[in-house]
Amino acid sequence: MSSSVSDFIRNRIRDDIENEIVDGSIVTRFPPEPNGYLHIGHAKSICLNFGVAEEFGGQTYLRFDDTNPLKESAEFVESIQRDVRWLGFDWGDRLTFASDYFDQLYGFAEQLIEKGRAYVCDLSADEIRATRGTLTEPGSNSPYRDRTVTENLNLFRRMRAGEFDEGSRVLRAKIDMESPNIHLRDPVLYRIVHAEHHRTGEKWCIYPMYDFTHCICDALEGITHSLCTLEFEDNRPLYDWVLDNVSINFHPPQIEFSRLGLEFNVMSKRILTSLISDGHVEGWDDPRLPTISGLRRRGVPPEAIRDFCGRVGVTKQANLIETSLLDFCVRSALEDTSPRAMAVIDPLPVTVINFERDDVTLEAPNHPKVPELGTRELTFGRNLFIERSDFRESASKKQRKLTLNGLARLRYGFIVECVDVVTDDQGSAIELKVRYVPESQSGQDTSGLKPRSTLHWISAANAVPAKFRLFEHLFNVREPGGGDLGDELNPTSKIEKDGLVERVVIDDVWERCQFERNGYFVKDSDSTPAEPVFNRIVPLSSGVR
RNA sequence: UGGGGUGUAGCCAAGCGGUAAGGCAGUGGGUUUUGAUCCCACCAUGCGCAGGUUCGAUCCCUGCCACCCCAGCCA
Repeated sequence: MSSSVSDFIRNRIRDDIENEIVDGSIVTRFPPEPNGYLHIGHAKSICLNFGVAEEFGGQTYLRFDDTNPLKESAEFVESIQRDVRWLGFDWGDRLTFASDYFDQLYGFAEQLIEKGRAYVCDLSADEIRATRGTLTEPGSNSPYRDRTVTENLNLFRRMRAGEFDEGSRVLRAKIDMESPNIHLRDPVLYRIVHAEHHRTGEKWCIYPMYDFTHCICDALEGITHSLCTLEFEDNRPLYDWVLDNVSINFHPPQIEFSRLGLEFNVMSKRILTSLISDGHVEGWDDPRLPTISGLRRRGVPPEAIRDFCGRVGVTKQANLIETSLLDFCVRSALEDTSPRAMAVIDPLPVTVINFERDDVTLEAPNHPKVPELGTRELTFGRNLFIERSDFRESASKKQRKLTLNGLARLRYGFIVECVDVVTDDQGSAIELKVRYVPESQSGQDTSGLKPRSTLHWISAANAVPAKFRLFEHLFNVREPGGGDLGDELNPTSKIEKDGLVERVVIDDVWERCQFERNGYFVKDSDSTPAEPVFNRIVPLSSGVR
């Protein structure tokens, strides 16, 4: 039952089980607000909550924290469920909504009023702010703080009945306006919002605040470990206060961990939303975004994200993870599972002058180490293409290029010698004339030649035109969001190139594959059989070509 | 400045009184018809700084310093 992973939260849970603080069956929850799409930061929390429950034989709720009808929608509820499922987690029948508990929550609020622990306050939002004090100065009591229980109950019921305008009154906890913890300075518990809620419709016009709702929902669901991010540390005394002052005989501990930082990326919902609305990216699923839907469209497999979340660990330290770690996880998830093929991006025509036919078939393995992935046929012929960047009229020995009068192996094909280069007016190569070495066929090479470079290539007869989208970091600063977004964006974050790909890649159902020497690719959702479009998921390591 | 947190290598992260795990990145080498993969080796006399306690401190004590979070009727 114990896991190989260890962090302060898992250690705490292990202790709680051993000391019978929980009875051996733990319960966690992933509680997103349905006001946007999930990103890789949420994945960290999902992997933690679901992972910990799996490891210790417990269960996890997917609970939507839908207490603010102004920002939330069914669209987000849908997308979040799809993303959690895609990541590989199952909440079974434990799908809940904070709005499921609105009646009970209301009851607990009346309880607080009856105990003299909450009051209806007529101050405006501005007045509340003004009397809250500052970081260094205490706040002052609301003139409505000492209303009688009867008056409070009456006013609160009328708030619920819709008798008052938005902003005219709120329900506040009566705690301590001089507390050094600002969250304890008579926090608002309920506010009036005359808006339709995506699940409860027009039933309510008062909505509970996060601090009142979250702890009660946790308690009602029997959450044994309420895990959240660091910025809620100051809210914990309020979490505890509410549960201590309401009649619930279950009190989950809130445990905080640091949120994920990923260099060259933003997780802020506000910034993500503006990137989309300002047209800097094409939507929530833009492959450059760290959203789950963006990563999915990019071609990143869910196992890679889970692996990544496991490797970054869980602590209370602020962190900014290097993208090389994510890239590593993506490659290692893809390495053994992805069939290989050849794609020539930015093709340079090559004519094999000592070869007349156009239809010779060669066989190539789909993976150098995994024979179960099968083989495929390559066509060799007089008319071929290699990648423009693989040719240089002259190059040093270190550069693995085909040079004029030089040799190169065409992978799984023949060795060729470049005998002539046709150039345009500017002097750049537009065609290569090569001579192939007949006895150098891959697998039965008796030529004795050892060219230092092996090139990927494609024959005209086997080539299908395709578009290739190559991505770089969306931002050119490690920690964006500090200044003007426009200045921080990388202008070349998305580059689309034309090229050629083996027909088998179009015909077959290979979901993702490695284009040898180019990286791992996936068909984009824009792709059609007539106009194939590939996203580069990640380049191969070392990269410099 | 009040309160709450955090400081171990370039980035993460174990260790919590007995002499610094691991991963990523990097470097060197081996294998290789992908400059890929794989394999091997190297990579902190040092744990924010300064004192103190102790036979012994990254771990305990004191004092500093740095960084993050909090003043929504958002979550």
